[in-house]
Amino acid sequence: MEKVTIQQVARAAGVSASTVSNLLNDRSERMLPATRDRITEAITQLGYRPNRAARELRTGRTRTVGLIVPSVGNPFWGAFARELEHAALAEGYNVLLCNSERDPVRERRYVEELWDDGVREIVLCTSLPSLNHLAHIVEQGLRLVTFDRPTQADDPSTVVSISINNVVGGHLAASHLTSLGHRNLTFVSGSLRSVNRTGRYQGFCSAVEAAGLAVADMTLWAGADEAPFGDVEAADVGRRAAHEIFAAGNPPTGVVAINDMTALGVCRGLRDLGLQVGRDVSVVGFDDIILADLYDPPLTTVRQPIGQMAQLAIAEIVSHHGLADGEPGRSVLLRPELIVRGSTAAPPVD
Amino acid sequence: MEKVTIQQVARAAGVSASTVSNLLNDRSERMLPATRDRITEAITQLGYRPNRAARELRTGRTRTVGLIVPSVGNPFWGAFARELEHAALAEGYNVLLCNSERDPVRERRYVEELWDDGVREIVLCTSLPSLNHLAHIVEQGLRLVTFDRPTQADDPSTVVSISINNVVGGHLAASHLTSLGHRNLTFVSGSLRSVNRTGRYQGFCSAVEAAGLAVADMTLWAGADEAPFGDVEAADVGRRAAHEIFAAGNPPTGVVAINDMTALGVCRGLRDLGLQVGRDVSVVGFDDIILADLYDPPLTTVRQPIGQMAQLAIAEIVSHHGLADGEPGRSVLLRPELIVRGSTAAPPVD
DNA sequence: TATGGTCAGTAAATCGTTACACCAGATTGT
DNA sequence: ACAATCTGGTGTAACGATTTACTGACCATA
Repeated sequence: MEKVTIQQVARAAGVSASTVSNLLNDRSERMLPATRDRITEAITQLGYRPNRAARELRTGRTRTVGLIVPSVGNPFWGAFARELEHAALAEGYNVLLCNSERDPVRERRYVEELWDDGVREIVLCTSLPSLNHLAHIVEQGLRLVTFDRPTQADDPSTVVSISINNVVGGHLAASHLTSLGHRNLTFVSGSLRSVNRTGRYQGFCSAVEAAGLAVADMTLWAGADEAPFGDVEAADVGRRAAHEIFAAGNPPTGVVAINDMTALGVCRGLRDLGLQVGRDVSVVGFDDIILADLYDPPLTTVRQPIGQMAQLAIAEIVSHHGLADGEPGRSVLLRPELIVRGSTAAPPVD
Repeated sequence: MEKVTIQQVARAAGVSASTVSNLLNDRSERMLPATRDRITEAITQLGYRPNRAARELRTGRTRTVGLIVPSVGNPFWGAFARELEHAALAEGYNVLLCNSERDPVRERRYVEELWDDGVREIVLCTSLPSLNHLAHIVEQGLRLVTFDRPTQADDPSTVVSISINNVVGGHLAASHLTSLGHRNLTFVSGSLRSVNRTGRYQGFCSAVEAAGLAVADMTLWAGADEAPFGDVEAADVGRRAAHEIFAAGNPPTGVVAINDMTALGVCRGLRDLGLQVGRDVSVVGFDDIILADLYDPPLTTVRQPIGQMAQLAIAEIVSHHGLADGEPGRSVLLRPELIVRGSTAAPPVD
């Protein structure tokens, strides 16, 4: 019972290894039904399972898609990883998960390592403005699907992107606040050197202007632009932001955060200061992680349909599996949805 | 630049493939420094990277450890996955992540698939009382490290377990409440058919008795024991529990939840009912996920040192890599720590 | 009766690495 | 001076699958 090879199956079924291989690769029309039965019988009898390493060495192909996220410690990425695995499994693919910790060097290392391991399709969750550090591999035929990062002008042409429309999302968040009567808003994020952040901020600004307010009067709290912060620390960013913003003069009545973790951090920071979210200050998040609904007060947020996005990503991969590269990549932009909950309300009258 | 093999490197360096292979496998003492330099030069020059499939086919070994968690959608498992990857990477291992969704069939399928892929070491996060469904593979030499599930009497003898002492944890949680003056407690979990749950409940009971109270007077809310619930739904379990418990007569003043997600659900449920956590009712969680500290009020909880546990798990794997099986497995039980925050207080006087 | 075409299946050549056995020349021990 | 040992390598056979090119046997057609 140690290890059973295709040869042993062949011997047991009284055929050659080639015939067993043919059966295994959907070429079963090329043999008598009786033979086919004998082989399948032998396979189950011996408990044979093809050796992936050998198969991959020979064919050069894998049924594995790589997934690179900033950090599964962040519930948003954890939830997305789960959805992607679900979608991939349905198509017979496996998912290999990697945490880049938002470090371009690690990101590149992972991509190269995956490539060397025979992985030819990767779902990359990055927010880097440029994909230059990966271009040399994409050119060799890697199918890259970026998630939460719309395609940029100078990306390799075969790159596919699945993302929500961040500008619309940012607009939804901010216009929700202005329509409630808020006139003094702040946008909180970490560094702005990422494409989805700039998109969301842009939407924020357009909503501010649409409400007849001056963007210049709003605050942009974009961190100290210091060390590239990890994802779990997103909450700390929000908390620190709240402390600084509300200690200063002329504090806002509404806050739009770059994502839910940061938003929760902001809420926590406000609570530290004795302010009540959903009454003294309104807070809008982004993503709609499970905890948004669980929080007290439940968080108003802009939802990303991760289940649907995961399916789209896998569909894109499946449809191109084994094809030569060269086809220009699509860019799918989904419309985000505003979920209104208890963390937002009309501003207090004073 | 398509694909560069060890042969090409050998030719470029003017040596045989064997010599290059020797260098690659830490047998570099067996050659002149000059030769070594020529080879390394050729490697970087050509951008050579060993083909994993070939290497694995030849050696039968992988530098990959499988990680099977209930669901990375749950922040606790996401955080643990991140820690494990960190620890594994430091030892030159990769982590292949799988979500079992608490389904024994999926669990088994994953283990078999990993085994077939050459993975010889797996960190399994399960709460099933029995490992029978995996015994046939463990016997073949799979190194299994269970996490958050202390070894059971009838487990295969080579299984190693890394876990906290759940009995102590349950005791810490309950005795914290009794020492605050609570006399009417409820233990909330999903189904109790899992080893860590029974352990925690046992600790809960011992603390109740130590406080001079009768276990019979306490409530055990263990779900409808219905469909095996997923992990994300842990929060829903808590919420539903709160609704039922506090709608009934003689509601408790203190709740111990099986984990933080459930605890957060309980808090949410209490809020639905207009009750204030940390004043009207005290709630203790388990795990200390990031969100515990972020919540309003911050959650009192029993911390699992996942970073340390991840390191121990990897250390266990590294020390046995490539060894023949047979050595009986250890069982490491760490002491959990109570983290007191705002969700617990003395019971209200009425 | 040649000729050609299916049918059902096989032999052998890979894929890129590693490991075992071996070897020539230099050095050492006695 | 002779064998023994060491140094710095090399040759070759696997590892387990896939795939291309082939081979008999059988049948139909002209």
